Amino acid sequence: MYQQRVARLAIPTPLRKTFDYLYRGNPPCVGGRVEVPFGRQTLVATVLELSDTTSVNPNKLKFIKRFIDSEPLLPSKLFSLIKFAAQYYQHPIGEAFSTCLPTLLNKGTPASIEPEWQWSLTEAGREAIQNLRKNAVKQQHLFQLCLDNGGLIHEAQLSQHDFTPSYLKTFEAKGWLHKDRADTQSIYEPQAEYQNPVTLTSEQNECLAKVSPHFGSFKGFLIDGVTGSGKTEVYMQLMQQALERQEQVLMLVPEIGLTPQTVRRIERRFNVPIAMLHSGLTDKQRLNIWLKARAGQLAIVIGTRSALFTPLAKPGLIIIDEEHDLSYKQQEGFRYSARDLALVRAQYEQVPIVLGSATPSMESLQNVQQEKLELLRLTKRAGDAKPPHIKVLDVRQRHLNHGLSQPLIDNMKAHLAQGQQCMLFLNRRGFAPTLMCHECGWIADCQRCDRHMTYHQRFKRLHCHHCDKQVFLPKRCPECQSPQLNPVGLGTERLEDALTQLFPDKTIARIDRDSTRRKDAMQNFVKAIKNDEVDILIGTQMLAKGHHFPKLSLVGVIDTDGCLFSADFRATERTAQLLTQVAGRAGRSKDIKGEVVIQSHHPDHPLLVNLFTQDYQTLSQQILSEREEAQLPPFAAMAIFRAEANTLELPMTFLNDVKQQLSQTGLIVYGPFPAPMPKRAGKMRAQLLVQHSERKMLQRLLSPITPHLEQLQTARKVRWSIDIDPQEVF
DNA sequence: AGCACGCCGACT
DNA sequence: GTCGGCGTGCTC
Repeated sequence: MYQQRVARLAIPTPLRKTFDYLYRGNPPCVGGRVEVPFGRQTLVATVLELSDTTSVNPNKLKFIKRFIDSEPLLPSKLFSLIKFAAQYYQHPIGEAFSTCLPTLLNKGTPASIEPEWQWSLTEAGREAIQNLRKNAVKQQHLFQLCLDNGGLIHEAQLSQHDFTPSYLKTFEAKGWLHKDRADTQSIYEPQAEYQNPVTLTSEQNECLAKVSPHFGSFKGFLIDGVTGSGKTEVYMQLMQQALERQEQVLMLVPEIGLTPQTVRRIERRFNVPIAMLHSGLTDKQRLNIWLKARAGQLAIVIGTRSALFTPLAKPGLIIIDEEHDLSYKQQEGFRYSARDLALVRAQYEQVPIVLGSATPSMESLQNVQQEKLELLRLTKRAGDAKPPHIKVLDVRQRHLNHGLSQPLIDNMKAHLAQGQQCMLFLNRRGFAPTLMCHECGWIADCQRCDRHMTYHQRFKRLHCHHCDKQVFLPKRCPECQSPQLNPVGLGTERLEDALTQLFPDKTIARIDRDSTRRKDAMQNFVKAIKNDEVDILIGTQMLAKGHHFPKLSLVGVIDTDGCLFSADFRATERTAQLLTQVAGRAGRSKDIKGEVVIQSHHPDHPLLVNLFTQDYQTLSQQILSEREEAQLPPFAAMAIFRAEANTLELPMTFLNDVKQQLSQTGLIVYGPFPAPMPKRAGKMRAQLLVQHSERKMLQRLLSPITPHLEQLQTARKVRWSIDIDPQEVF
């Protein structure tokens, strides 16, 4: 130990430790950023603490180059949350900070709000562009863009269309364009329709009565509300209360693109500054939202997983919608669960937190059992809508027309004849899951993964859904040169073709990741469905949640059998959630009785039987007690060490070394095993499973070990990571 | 992760 | 003779 005044820093590097630096004169601000020399590069780091002692020989210490912030970047509770998260998830602290901060702050940009600009067409401009020269293509493009955009162009749009602000100067000078600040319009949406007063159901009122007394202190709630029971209305009422207390609301949603309706409703309801953090924002917009939220200039912030780390000057309420959703867990790098950390944040901030779902996760239900969350139920559909009638259709020995049984087709005809819409759920995009040679049995496999390639007829390609590799369709079998290559199995494209044949006079919309790739495509589909321009919808799980289509009265699940037999212990929970969510799409209006038909070759499978003779609630209690009996999460804490390299041997030896390190700890260790799909994107993968009956102990026993692992010789030859509370275990 | 150093092979 | 391949080692 050396006596030396140092600043202890979090440096964005995968090393699981902090770094001490010297400074001249006044110390840097704790929680602020500094610029430091690190190896041969210069990096932006965060000051974690100041210290009078260091374990590093002072002649090895370097000086901080520059102080960036003169005050802490993060409110202290958020600062603590990130430190806690780095520890809990055993992730390098520097990387944890850099994943929690907006990109520009990691680059050292000052933490001050920069105006964003927009250019609007003037009267003179509108006249002038009538007479643009025909060969002035770039100008025509620019002004067309303005016109399409309601007469203005935002700074953020310039670069994506290859314009620069200096290019626009010419037209400013001519008086065609007028430049002014854009942020007021882009973030502060004016109130469009105020829907109050709303009549609430008695259940909704009870919910409010339970939560309201807890404003200003920590308390966790789980709203278990069936589809259509009005969870969003409860959220909005609670938001209203937080806003009346002059406090900010943070709301997390699974994927903004998939829940635009919820978000739009909230925007319309409140006449306050709202920000939505979505993937389409520029770095600058993101930073501005972050800074405004920190300054208390935003009342409501809505976003996906990473929005959890938005600083708030005066937080009042946290809402996690669809809390069971997988996307709250980051699946690479800093593998945090935004839902779990949100509970910690609410505790730190002393605010109430509301988790909501129609199909709550086992983790949250166990928290209810342990009284860490209070359960609130919404069992009745709002507006008198009846729950759909669900039946499992035995398709064994039935002729299937491209996956469709005759009873399902007849059922569709009946609903369509009444002017209703049908939805077919098939969780497999593309035309067919694979392509096979009719003569020699060759199958189109991915070279880099242990999987078949999916045949996409529309793109005339084979596509690996695991590593994204795409190849043109072979004309002949590479093994025997036969031209007879046949698609095998059923995907959404093929289903669409089959339905076009079966229902030639009906409009069909296929909604999957391929058909919604273009910007606004999803929104256009939703609009068309609501305007009754679509009769039959084909969808993957994208269509499972959130959407409310009043004229949709029949949901057909084409093929569940794949979901019923998976090795992952969470498969039952996942399938139950997915089927319940899908079923919830049917019959959300009061006049039409919804119907759900599930085709299965295993109609006696206990999951199907239980799910539809009882309901999700009963089934989830069964799953929970099975987990308890088997001592599986959430009744045990789990961690997975994953490693990958070019050969399977390297990850296996590394994980064996890890196992050795863990041997005296009392942790239960399984493996190492090759991953369930060992080869992916050309890498061979293996994993080691670690378990303990108590979360706290798992963390306590693991954290002294992990910093040593990166010193291991074998660690240097693999890419490895720790996944605490893994969601996909297999 | 970067980044540099270092020691072998195929180019002008 | 040099450009560059990626194995190895280090970062206060």
